[in-house]
Amino acid sequence: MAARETNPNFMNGVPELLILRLLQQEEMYGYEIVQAIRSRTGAVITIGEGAVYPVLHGLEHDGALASSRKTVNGRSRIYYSVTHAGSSRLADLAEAWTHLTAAIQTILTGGQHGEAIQRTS
Amino acid sequence: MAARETNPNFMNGVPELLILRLLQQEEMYGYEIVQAIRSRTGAVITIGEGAVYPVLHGLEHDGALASSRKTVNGRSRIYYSVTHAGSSRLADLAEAWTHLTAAIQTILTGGQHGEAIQRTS
DNA sequence: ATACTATACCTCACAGTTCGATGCATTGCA
DNA sequence: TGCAATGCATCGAACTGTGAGGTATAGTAT
Repeated sequence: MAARETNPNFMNGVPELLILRLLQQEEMYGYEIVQAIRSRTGAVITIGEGAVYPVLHGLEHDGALASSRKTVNGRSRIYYSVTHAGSSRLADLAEAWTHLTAAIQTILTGGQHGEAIQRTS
Repeated sequence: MAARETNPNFMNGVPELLILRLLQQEEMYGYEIVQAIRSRTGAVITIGEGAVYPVLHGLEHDGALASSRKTVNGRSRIYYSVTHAGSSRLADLAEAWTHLTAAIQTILTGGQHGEAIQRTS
């Protein structure tokens, strides 16, 4: 936890951020989340199951998510939903993400000259 | 290099991106870069020397940076500047970064409902 | 029936990164 | 002479995601 003292290691929590946000919009299960992230980002971002499940478990352990096992068509699925604590966590992560991207943007745009970055190819 | 096949591990190249951009604007030396990143981002981002020097060396090795040793006030400094190849690399990284943040933004804003994320605290 | 694919859960070893500490050398100041 | 700041550089510890692998059920094609 504690997200390191200095930087949140930059993207430390991106998977967590995306997962929380997705679940806040709609209750989902692990396998579904993996596909949702891939399809909604046009495959730009792909978070594998090996990364999703551990996050899900950790988040539930921290009380940010609540799970309920449901059987659909004989398939057992574990649906996760965001708790009150989870919403706070999402808000914190979203805010951190905003600060981070803003900071990077500041350097990318060169502060005030506003030079555009051109492709040389 | 090759930037992995799937995701560029998300931020894989943020330090590289920032350093290249900084050097493209102005010739700098390692120690100066560390402080520049910290100050220009309002301490939101801090990339330690342990991360900066390896990037500098790797980039130079790849021909993206050129170095020149200069002595100022008896202090020996190694100034780095971006080469043509380095500019291409910067453009690529900047583009990847743009795609990545756009993708994340898509999920954060919930696609089309445009729900805002509110702090619950 | 049997095979194969998709669904659905989960875990682990490996690779790649960054952090923080540390070491060395020189300059300026008290 | 002692101490702080500057400046370069490297190393080990810790963290994270990838990719592969494992289990099991349902549906579809052969």
